[in-house]
Amino acid sequence: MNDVSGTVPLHSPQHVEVLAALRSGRANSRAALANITGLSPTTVAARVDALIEQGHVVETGPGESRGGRRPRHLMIRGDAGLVGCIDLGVDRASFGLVDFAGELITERHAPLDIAADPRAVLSRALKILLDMVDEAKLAGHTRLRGISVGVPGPVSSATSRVISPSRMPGWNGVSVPELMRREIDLPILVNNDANLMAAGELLDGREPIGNQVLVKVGSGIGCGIVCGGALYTGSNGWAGDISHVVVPGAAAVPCSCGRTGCLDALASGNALVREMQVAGTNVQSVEEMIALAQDSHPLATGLLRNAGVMTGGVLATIVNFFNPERLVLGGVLADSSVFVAGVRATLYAECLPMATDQLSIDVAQFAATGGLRGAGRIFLDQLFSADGVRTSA
Amino acid sequence: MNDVSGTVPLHSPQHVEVLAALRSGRANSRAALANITGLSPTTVAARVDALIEQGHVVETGPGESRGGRRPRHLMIRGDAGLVGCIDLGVDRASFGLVDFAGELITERHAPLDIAADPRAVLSRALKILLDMVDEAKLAGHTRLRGISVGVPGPVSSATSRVISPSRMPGWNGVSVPELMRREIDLPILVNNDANLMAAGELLDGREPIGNQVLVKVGSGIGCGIVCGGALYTGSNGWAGDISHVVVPGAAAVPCSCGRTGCLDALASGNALVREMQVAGTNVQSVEEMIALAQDSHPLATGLLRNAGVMTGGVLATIVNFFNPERLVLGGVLADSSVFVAGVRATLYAECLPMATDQLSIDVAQFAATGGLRGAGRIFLDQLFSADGVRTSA
DNA sequence: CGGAGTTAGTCCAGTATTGCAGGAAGTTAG
DNA sequence: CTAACTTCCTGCAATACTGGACTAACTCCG
Repeated sequence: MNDVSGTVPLHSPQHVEVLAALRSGRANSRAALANITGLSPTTVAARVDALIEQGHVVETGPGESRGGRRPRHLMIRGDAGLVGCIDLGVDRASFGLVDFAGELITERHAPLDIAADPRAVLSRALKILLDMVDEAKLAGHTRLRGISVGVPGPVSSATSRVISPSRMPGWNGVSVPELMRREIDLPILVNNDANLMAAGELLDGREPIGNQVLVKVGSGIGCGIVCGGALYTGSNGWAGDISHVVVPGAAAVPCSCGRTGCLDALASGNALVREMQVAGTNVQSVEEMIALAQDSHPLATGLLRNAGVMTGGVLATIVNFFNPERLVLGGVLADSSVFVAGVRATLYAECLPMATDQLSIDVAQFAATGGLRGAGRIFLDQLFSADGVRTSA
Repeated sequence: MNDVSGTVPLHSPQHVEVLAALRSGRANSRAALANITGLSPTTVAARVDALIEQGHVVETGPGESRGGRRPRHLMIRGDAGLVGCIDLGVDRASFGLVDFAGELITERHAPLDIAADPRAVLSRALKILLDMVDEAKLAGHTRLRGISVGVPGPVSSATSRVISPSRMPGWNGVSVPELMRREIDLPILVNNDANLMAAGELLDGREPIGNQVLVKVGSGIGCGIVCGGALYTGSNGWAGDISHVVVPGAAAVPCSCGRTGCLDALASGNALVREMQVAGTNVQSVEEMIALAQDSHPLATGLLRNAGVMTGGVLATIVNFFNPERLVLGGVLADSSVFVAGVRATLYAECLPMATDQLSIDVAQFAATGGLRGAGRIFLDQLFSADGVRTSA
């Protein structure tokens, strides 16, 4: 057939348009493509032929008739390559392989302490990922074309460097692409974990929704934004970083940022576990705590609800300001119904009815794989764009 | 020459591209147009010729040489029509005429109580506007092609109706276009006043900045958002409505929305004047109060500073969330340096350094005419777009 | 002042795109 | 089992767009 893109390849300027439409899932036949791109059927046919010729697209047999001739379904060729996805958490990491069609082929979860030396952490992560690739290859899959990494801290959109991350000691100024490329010659992308989760959870639907917010409450608190149907990362890359918003009227708990009363220091998973420990319980993780709350443990329930209320209080301002149509709660704490109820109650109490009556508040659907899916999606979005994957710096 | 667009006309699909580039001010010759549109010089030349033929564009003589042949400057024909702009405030209104080139030709300011019957208010506003048109016509200007109105309350983007406006008693559910079209047969646009001011202040620059926030603090508090270089109004039209965000730890002043401690009830011009009156002073307007503060009146100064601090506290969350590159303060209170200092101080104190060190915090440049300019701009943007001006219902 | 270098704009032949008129392959109704 | 209608896809001639060579107009420097 041929080789599908090397390191920084690009697709012919026009074909991107058709590819993007196909990838969006909103069109899967020549006719539908013509419809949503606005191009003429003739042009679409010509471009699709070229893409098939190049091996990017395949025809997958006839679809259902809608009262006339059956459409000949088209698909992105998934087996053209793999994207390695690494979602680094504070004390564990998730790994996945996404094929070129955007499907998550395999996943793996392993403990990994991010506080260790960045180089060692990335080295270890890369090894795990490459092991997965080896196994997948046995199953007939093709080459790894790039790696997309998520980290629990702010990432500069200009330099791809991690900046002032409160949960990643030793990582300030680190460039993940730079470090990883010392070990492997592939395009590498880094992003904040909440942004990846937003991409995975919110950009997935067939009919994409324009303005949405995803709040990830795990060890820390982060938030990813979708604006106008695309991931929004702000002017410098740290849009959505609400960790250090001061919570009105809360206790003056000291925060890693040097101030007191930050949302992260009060309502994050870490903060809650510490509170449980201070109170004398033997809780080691948020999961344990949520389990306790499900058994009506008074302290755990109270703390979780209160964390929901505090988070909801901050989100109220955001909902008023941003007027999204959908708010999604993700991360470990989203598994706690008490927490979710706290968020919902506070939002409905503190926002004007106007702002909430068209708003849907949901819980993330993909749980532990949302970040991986998002990592794959973002990489592929860039790969299948007019200028290909550029690993900055 | 010919007639430039009737009521709901559209320009030929392609020409919009060139027109938009010209209107943006970032290009004023064929060569520059080719540069920023990405079209070939040949195509641009052809389209410009067509536009000149149609009377939308004129050649305005040679420009400065940049080391080679001089460019032949191009301009949108301003005299092709006028847009009537009405910026309704709580107790006064501004009126302006903007020509098709986007220049504000005339302006007028008059007292007008918005609490009166909507129909009467609009009738009176229209009369003033038409008077201005008559005068302008004597000066050689052409026909009125539409009206763009700003109101101090939320406007639904779907229906163009004013919804739950706390400062506009009797206006809930009112459709300004509908009412005005009973008196005049022209396309009418309505928008929130802060959005218009944002359009006027932030979309004006030669080199447009992507993500900005304008906060208008006058009688009330509102905020307009520019995201990705375009005005952002959210999913329903009320993005930026921060009037009813609860201010942390402030007095429980009752608000028109039925709750207590809203930003609008504490830091708006109205709230401050009332505070001054409660304290026994004889202040009647924010302007008086600002004048007092400039003479170091302790209470006025203190209240203004505190209003700045409270506003800054809310904006801190927004800056963290939205990560804009620029924040602009407008409205009457932006004339008070104490207020501005309060906002600045609080932002720098409550945001992470990361979020503020690339942020510029400015004061609006157009003062009373920002809203009018924005009204004109938004109307023209729609008129010169692929689908023309649609006055929704 | 006159060539070298630059920038702006135009002419022209080749290519991409479109609109439209079919053809292909269905469904539905009688 | 036609006949009428839908929907999907493909020729073909007309049209729009492009890239590159060319002209025009100007600056700069020796």
